Amino acid sequence: MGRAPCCAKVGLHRGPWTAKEDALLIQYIHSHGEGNWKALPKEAGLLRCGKSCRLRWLNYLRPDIKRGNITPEEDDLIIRLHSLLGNRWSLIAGRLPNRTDNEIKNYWNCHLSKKIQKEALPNPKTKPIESKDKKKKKKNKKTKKMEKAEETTKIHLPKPVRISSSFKYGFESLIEPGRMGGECDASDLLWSDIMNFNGVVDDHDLVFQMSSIDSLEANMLEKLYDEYSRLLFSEDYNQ
DNA sequence: AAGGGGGGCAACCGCAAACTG
DNA sequence: ACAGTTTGCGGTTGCCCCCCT
Repeated sequence: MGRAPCCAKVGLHRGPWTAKEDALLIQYIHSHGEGNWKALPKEAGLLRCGKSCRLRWLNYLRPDIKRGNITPEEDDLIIRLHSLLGNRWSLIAGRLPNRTDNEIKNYWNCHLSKKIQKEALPNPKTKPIESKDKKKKKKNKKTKKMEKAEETTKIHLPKPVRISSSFKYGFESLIEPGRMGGECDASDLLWSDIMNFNGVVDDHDLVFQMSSIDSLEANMLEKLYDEYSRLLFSEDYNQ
């Protein structure tokens, strides 16, 4: 026996969303706001589970989402952030305004991981994910020798950790309250504070991993983020 | 023209953190 | 403090479409 499903699936719609379902979800969220995903489907008249509604809203229906056309600057930033953070898609997405973690994850798996492999950059933190379907398709082409070579080079990642919403929406949450407000702008704190933070953490904690990054790389990334922000919000870029 | 293979991406799954009573 | 519930996340699946042979 497996674990019980997150919601009663009997009678619930699955698969692609219809325009009507989208309209119902948008209408409900416009009048009631986000949240309470568990109760939302029932109240909105949707035959979907709450998780499905949340995902649809966050990854597709939200009005401020930027979709497709990932710029070379974003591309570069994703690669650099990934080399530093690994598969923390929500964290990476948090540094790319209006992009969703799902889009970045898909973009990485489809484009960037291959690009990186092609360029033979050292130390990619993960190998690209392949579906069973695709694995099946490709398996026939592989020789046993190749499979053995892959096995020996398998990379094991530390288990991803959950980042709380306060952390996700601003690293300033890690900083003592006195530093916020009048004398110090939150935007000044971002990368430098992340890199200097030394919280009480365990082996698998993201912050621990961040604090272990050497200062050279930290400075590089801080500069990178700074440059990217300037570029993104400059008039030229927005034209 | 047909069909097999691969790319792209929306959506689902299961785990675990965060929240609540 | 603890158990149950909700939410957020990364991994994975599978469908659709296009391209190549």
